[in-house]
Amino acid sequence: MYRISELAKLCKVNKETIRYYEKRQLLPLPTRTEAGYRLYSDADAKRVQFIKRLQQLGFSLTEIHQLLGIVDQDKERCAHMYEFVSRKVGELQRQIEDLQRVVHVLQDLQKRCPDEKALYECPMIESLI
Amino acid sequence: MYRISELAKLCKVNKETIRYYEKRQLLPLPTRTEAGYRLYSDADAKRVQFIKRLQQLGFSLTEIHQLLGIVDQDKERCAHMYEFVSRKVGELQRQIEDLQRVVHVLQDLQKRCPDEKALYECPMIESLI
DNA sequence: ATAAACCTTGGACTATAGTACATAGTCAAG
DNA sequence: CTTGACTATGTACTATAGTCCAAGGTTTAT
Repeated sequence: MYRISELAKLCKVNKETIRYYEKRQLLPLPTRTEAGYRLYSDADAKRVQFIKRLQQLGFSLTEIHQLLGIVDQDKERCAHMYEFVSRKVGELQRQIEDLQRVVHVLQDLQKRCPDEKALYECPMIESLI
Repeated sequence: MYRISELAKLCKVNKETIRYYEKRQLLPLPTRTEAGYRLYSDADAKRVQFIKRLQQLGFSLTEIHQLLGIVDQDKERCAHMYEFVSRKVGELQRQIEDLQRVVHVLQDLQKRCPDEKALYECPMIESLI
């Protein structure tokens, strides 16, 4: 079992972040020592890492809470899962297409960079709006 | 020429947002009437739309300011453009790959949704961390 | 000429996701 | 038995990107 600072170090987050996740119900209420110190397990460490990874991937904490319904085998959250996942997949596919277009525009821009004049003539606005 | 509310309506943003963009130097200082009312042109409208589009695509206002250096033919901002664009292209390519992986994981999840047991067994954590 | 609808500024407030701080209690080492 | 390192709680503060409001000036229509 870990105390809050150990867990924080293990997961490379701030210990306040751990408490914040607890308040946001992303982490279950931890067991406590007699003095009231929080105690965490490897499962908690894995969970925090999962949360951080999902965040990197662009999920909000609210969305992560929804997805954790699966890990927690929570009927309530799982009931709306299909709907949630379908919506998110659609969003992501649109986002991927957008980002691919941006990459092309930026690569064009990058080629023009050595020459100031070419750069000023970059049709960036037209190609993005 | 448009007054602030007209520009806001045209661009589907709040008029406070226009003033906020001015403060952030995303919009040039507008000409004013004798009474001090801001006056905008079609070029300003296009610029606001460009900003909103870049935002949708995941650029921060700071990044948008950098990119607008091209539109403004600003030597200062253009001098660091190649570096900026290269970094951003790299980031976006990594992000696209990540998002593609997330789509696959979510599509697997989506297939499992009709069956509660299958859902609970979804190896989401393992496939994302 | 006066009300409605507009504009100005500055400052306060919102959400998200933390981060910091003050105050107080706990615990191990010297 | 006290100092240092830890923990607890609650509140305030940070950044980003706005959004709203109050107090006052301007323009437009009746």
